[in-house]
Amino acid sequence: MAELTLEDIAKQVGVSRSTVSRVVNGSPNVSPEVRLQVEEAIRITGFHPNAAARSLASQRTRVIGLVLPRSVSSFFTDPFFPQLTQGIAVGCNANDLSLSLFLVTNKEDEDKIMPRISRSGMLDGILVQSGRADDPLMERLTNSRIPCVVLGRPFNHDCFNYIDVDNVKAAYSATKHLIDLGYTRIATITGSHGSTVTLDRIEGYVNALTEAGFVVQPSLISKGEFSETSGYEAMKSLLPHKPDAVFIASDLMASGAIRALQDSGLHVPEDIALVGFDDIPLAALTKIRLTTIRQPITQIGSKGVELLIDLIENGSQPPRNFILDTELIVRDSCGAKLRQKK
Amino acid sequence: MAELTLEDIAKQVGVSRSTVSRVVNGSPNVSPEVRLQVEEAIRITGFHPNAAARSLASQRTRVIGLVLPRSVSSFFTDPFFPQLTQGIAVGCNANDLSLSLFLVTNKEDEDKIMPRISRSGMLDGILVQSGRADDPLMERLTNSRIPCVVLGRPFNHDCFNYIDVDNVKAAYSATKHLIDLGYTRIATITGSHGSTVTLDRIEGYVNALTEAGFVVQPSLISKGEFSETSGYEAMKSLLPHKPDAVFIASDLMASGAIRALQDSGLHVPEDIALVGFDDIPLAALTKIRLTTIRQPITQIGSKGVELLIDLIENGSQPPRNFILDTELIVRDSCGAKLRQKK
DNA sequence: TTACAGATTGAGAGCGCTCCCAAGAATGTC
DNA sequence: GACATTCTTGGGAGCGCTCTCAATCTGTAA
Repeated sequence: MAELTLEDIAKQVGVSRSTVSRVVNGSPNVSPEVRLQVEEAIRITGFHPNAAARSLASQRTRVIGLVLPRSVSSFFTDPFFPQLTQGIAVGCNANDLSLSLFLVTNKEDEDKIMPRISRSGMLDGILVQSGRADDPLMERLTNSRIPCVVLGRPFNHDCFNYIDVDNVKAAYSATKHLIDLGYTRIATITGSHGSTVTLDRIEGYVNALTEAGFVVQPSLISKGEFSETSGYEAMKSLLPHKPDAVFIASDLMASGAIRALQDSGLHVPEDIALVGFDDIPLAALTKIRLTTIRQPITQIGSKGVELLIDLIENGSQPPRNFILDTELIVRDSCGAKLRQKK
Repeated sequence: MAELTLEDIAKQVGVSRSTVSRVVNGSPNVSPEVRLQVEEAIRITGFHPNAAARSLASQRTRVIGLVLPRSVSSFFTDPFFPQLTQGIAVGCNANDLSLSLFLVTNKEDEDKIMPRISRSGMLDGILVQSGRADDPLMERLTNSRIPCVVLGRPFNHDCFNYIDVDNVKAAYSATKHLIDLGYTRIATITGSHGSTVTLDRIEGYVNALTEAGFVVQPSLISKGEFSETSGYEAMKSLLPHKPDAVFIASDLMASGAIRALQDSGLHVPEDIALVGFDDIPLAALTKIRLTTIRQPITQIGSKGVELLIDLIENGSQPPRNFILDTELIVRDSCGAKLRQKK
């Protein structure tokens, strides 16, 4: 069968195309009887308006894009992204939006995908995961006039609408927690170089140490890149400097760090205490349950969708941002329980 | 500035809309000089054809959907799905397709999403992750005429185009491996009830045992549901029956099982040997490196895209399927190395 | 010179919808 | 009863593209 059109339904009921369109779009200006008849016809035939025609006429597609830049390489290793995606999907479903996924894996992808994203009226708006500060994608995206919400604080943050958590504060409270427990050689394993997330978390770490009167030692700052393996390596490189506690910028890296410590015959938290970041499901399941900073990952996604919808409907001046709360989840890896007993 | 149209470019170069359209679509019937001029104008203006108008006129959207049914609840816990998604995304990028993601989280979602998927001409085709056998979504999808490729063998497999691995053979080889190593009380932890994946893997397990002359003991078959926690529980419930080896239907469940064994003071592989399934990155990183069946996850995705494109272009009769190869990756958890030494 | 094939181009008719405008029906007001 | 007001409805003009068909323009052979 050929696809049904508004016109077909109209003919069937004996009204005009316009009236059927009104019913479909929930316009109030239709008499109750006619509305009922039309609705019945739509139900029986299973008619559904053609999306392309709708978009063309209304200049709205009801599709938003989620862009994960090249610099976000850990989409399929770090549970953070699937969870974020899930949050976004839920937000889309709730608002009758479709979600287009743009996973940029290399330069060619970027060149191919960009025009599809920015022009061409195929998307009403986009959500971008903020990656590295110097990611050229961000600039290309700003240049295109499409409404855009950044997930995570972008570098030039006053030009963008974004959703983020207060990474400085979160990292501060993680580090402060370790200080309060009496550790004195507190190291950190950072996220990948050049992202605001990483910068902010380092800042929070430094703030807490400074405030407590500690000297920040570069040898106790080890660079990871959000992967399990990088956590392993970073921990290994930290060991010669004898830290007694480590704040680690992601739970995935923390699990790598734990592995490194096990390989070296060290115990958590007796020999070295750890605090992670994210509170991924794994964090509560490792043998040594991870003390960590819980991010409202799903909420970041749904809040992002919400803001984007508002932008699409009401314009985006001036740029807005929402900073969501984090929470310190105390489990075993920080040694809090151990120390209490003493 | 208002969005540019074909007509604008045409006017600028002094040709007709049709000619510009020909250039944009790479039609051969354009004189080289004109083509060059038009291309130049397009380049300078940054013109990009409107997707909605294109879809409307051509009845093609160059968008495919990825549907993850409600019964696939582990999208954001099991790395399998992100990796699959990645494979699909790469396939899409390579073929200039956009990917729409439909994460069905509950019944209302399904009702809202279905019409958007099946009619409305917003998708050229869909990829569906096969979930439970009785998933009503599958039927609804078949009824809609949209080209469709199932990832994983669907229940009524002769009605569908699908991509799968030979789960029976893979599970057979995993179990056989344990048998060959001399284990005699080989248990299994299955995937979630009612999926073909689970059924097939059980079948392979049973086949191997039967072939070796073992009696299949129901008490040695424990039901999981692909989550870490379910692996933990399943392993715990298996312990009273004293298995000496376990074939586990996913690596994620295997990591739960390892945790259960650690909690019980048992050692892998000395006390109990394990073989997992999937070969997720984690498998090589656990303290006891996991012997497992490697699935070509990314390839399943890209092959799915390939088949779907073919279906869209050339119709889908008769249904086709591709069965990809798996590979047994021998690491430490099966005790092979231990046994060699003896 | 005429004819004809082949290449190149343009015009026109949609694709199925939205949205504006005006016509007509129904209701209210004095 | 005449007029204004509101509600309901239909028609038409696009949205920006594709695709068919016919027109024009070459070049070549008769």
